[in-house]
Amino acid sequence: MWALIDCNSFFCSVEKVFHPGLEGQPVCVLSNNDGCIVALTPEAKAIGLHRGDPIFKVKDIVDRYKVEVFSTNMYLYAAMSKRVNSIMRKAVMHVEQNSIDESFLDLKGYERTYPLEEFMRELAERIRLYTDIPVSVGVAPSKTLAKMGSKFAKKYRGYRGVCMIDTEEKRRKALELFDLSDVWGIGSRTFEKLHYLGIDSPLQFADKSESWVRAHFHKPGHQTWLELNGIPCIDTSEIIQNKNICTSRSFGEMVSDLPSLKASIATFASSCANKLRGQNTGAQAVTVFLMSNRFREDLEQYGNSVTTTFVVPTSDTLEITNAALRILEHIYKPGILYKKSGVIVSQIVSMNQIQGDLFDSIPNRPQRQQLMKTIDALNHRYGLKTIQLGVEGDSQQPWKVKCEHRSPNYLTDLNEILTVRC
DNA sequence: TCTGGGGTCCTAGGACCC
DNA sequence: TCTGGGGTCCTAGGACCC
Repeated sequence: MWALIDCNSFFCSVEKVFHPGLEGQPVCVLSNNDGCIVALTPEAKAIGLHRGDPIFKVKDIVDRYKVEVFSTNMYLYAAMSKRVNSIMRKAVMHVEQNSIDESFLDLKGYERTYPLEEFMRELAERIRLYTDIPVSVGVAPSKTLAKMGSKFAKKYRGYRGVCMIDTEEKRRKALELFDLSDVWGIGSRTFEKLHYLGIDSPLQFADKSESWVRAHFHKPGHQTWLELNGIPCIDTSEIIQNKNICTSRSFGEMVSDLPSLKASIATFASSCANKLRGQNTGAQAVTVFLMSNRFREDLEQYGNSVTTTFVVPTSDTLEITNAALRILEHIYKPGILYKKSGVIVSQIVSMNQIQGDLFDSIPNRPQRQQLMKTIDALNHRYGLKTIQLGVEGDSQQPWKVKCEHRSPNYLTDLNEILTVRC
């Protein structure tokens, strides 16, 4: 059996931990640039807000109901996610983190020691006690069914946080009641296709014959069908390291001048290099892209991206940034108002297995690696961006993201730790 | 005025090889 | 009349996830 532990309205729940007065209040967390709603509490849903709403379009609701609005603070959420996961790892040997707010737990063998439902209920209570984050748990023979269970557990209080789908009767009942478009693996396109084929519930889909499924769908559809029938086939365990790392942002203000764009690209490129070094890997390719504002039909539209490769895989900030800036100069078109740019590093390999090259353009690699280590150590000790490239510019750049309601980094920065007055 | 960021997997088809 | 057979690698784009 698999368990799926999902943190309820995770970003909002984290904010509520540090603002306890918000219990029972409508709360929203916004995307970068304070653009769209990305997380919201049930209270906020109840007054008509939705995930994905641009905040300026729902301003009247926010004002009328005094909705508490936060800018996104990924450092804070990642730190809390780590804490929640460490509690799970102490309880169960095999935990696969699926995203920042949910993890799969392999419960194979545990049923001999504990009744699984009680076991998971105790774990959920422990997570709540230690972190104050509420979770919903689904337990089932496949991951897709476990996810379904966690949604039932979230929706109906009667489950007391844990919904277990462990008999054929429960499975059929769950499939009958569950919303087809909410099934893991069924997105909007597959939902439309299924509807066209006369399928409107997960149960109808699961009851189709395998040959029918094979005839109408490829591998992903077939996998979902197996999972819904309680046959586990989705393996997420072998994803050890990312294949690509992307750093990109929409700008706070549109920019058209090359120096500002250079500052943005240099910032994103050095962030990618940092992430590479953090996992002891190097990239063999870097991509830079630029985009104008797709929502402004009155303006000239332009977008472009170019990839270049390195002879030797690298995580060197200077090398990656230089390559990225050369691409930028190549694809930059004057007179365009740009809204977004980004850097992607790909073809990532472990730094322990680097193949050297006779014609390497950087002759002093060991020294350069030492330089990066020193910079990383200084930035770790004295704070992010203590040492950075001059071309990255200062914090007053026009393209920097807007975040007017950001919570302090309570969990990761001693200068911003929570103050309690007694 | 204003509209997110970061990923994965799969498949078809092109280009190429002998 | 008649136009092989068996591969690999790469990339773009679709679909999906949170």
